[in-house]
Amino acid sequence: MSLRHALLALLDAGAMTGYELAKQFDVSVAYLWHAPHSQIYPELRRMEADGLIEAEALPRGERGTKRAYSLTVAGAAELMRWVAETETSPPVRDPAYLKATYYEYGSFDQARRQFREHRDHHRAIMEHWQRHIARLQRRDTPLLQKRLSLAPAAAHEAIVAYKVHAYEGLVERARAEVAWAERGLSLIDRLEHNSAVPPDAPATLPQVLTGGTE
Amino acid sequence: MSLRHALLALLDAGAMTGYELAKQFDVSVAYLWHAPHSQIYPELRRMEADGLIEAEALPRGERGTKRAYSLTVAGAAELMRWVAETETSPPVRDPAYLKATYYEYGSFDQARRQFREHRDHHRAIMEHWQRHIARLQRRDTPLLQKRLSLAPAAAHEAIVAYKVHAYEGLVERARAEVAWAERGLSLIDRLEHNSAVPPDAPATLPQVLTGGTE
DNA sequence: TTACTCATGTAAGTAGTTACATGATTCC
DNA sequence: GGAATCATGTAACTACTTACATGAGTAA
Repeated sequence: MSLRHALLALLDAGAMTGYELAKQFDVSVAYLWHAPHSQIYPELRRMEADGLIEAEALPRGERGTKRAYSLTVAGAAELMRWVAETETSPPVRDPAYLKATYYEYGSFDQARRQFREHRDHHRAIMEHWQRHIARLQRRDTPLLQKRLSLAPAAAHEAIVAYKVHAYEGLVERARAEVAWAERGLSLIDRLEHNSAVPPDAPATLPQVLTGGTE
Repeated sequence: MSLRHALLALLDAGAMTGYELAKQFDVSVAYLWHAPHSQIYPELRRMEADGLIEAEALPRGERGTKRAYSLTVAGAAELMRWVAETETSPPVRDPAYLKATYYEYGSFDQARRQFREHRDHHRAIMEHWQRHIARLQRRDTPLLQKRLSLAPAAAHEAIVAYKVHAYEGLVERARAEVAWAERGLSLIDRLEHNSAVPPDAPATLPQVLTGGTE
């Protein structure tokens, strides 16, 4: 249930509406924890019901109201409890690697296309994270500044360092994915070179299709 | 919906019962795609309803029956369609990295404990994968042997190479996780050295807890 | 006879996805 | 007047988790 804790952490930087929280998920937390607004609004209601946050109704325009949420003491305690608790790794479930295990049912060209997309995707998010790290080190994201302004000066180094360390880990991970995809592309070149199979034909077919029945 | 495709791929190696499929998830596919039997049985029923697999009722003991599933032509086609289709990366959702971003709400000791567990976990699964790679290279897992016996000799190299490549990628990934955790441990040593905060006290508290209101 | 493995499920709940829906405000 | 953005939801669905449940066969 990390969505809940991501929201608690965001709210410690200051009261926010559901909309603003959803925005933060798109900019700062994005690529680290994804959540659409359709998941955020009901979760905020549940958290309010559980006493972890409280809402203040603010006017918007002439008629409308918006609800700004802030942490309660119970919410702050829950945040600290979560941070202290050791995280058990979720079970592995990786669609790209699973599929890569069965590329023999596809052609060289198809496998190549997938490795290229994998490489490009991870390159792109790696650059995103690197830019984020640079901003964190310059301490110039709005959220980080708010957080630092509320924390004792003695804690500033740790606050920044933990975030930089996490994003650096993600960059390393993305780098590993890019390298994996590139090794995959070389592998295909090698296999293709040793093979009489044309580049657009599968290496093998599922058993039921080889009987020549129909 | 990769569970479905993992099952299709397993069934191409030969007809299996739900129980045997669940076992395969625990040995060969495990640590690559996790699925409990409570998810497998109903999925098999749905796949049968969709015409991707068909069941043969076999006697077991005096009274009971078991159902051995095998691929239909439609199932084989679906397997090939899935392999050809490019996989879009699932949105990032990593509880360990998310939490690592907020370690300032915990003590040095707590952060250290988490990095140690992270390192130990990934070391363990790395060794598991490495053993699996060795078995694949020796071509001595039952599933691989069955698969090779059904495929043309020209495809054998690719079948083994794709699997080895996928598991090698997972090993590299685990290695990156271990390195990340170890850098995390050094970071904590460094922060602790520069800090007056005792090792069992949080670096900072959520805002609502600092007012002195209790 | 006890324990283990084989074998197959259900049921209740949580988390996340995708799509639909509505209306206000602000800027051009 | 129209488009973008602010703002807040619901509804239906799929995927996955955790726990409960049952019974048969087999080897010590």
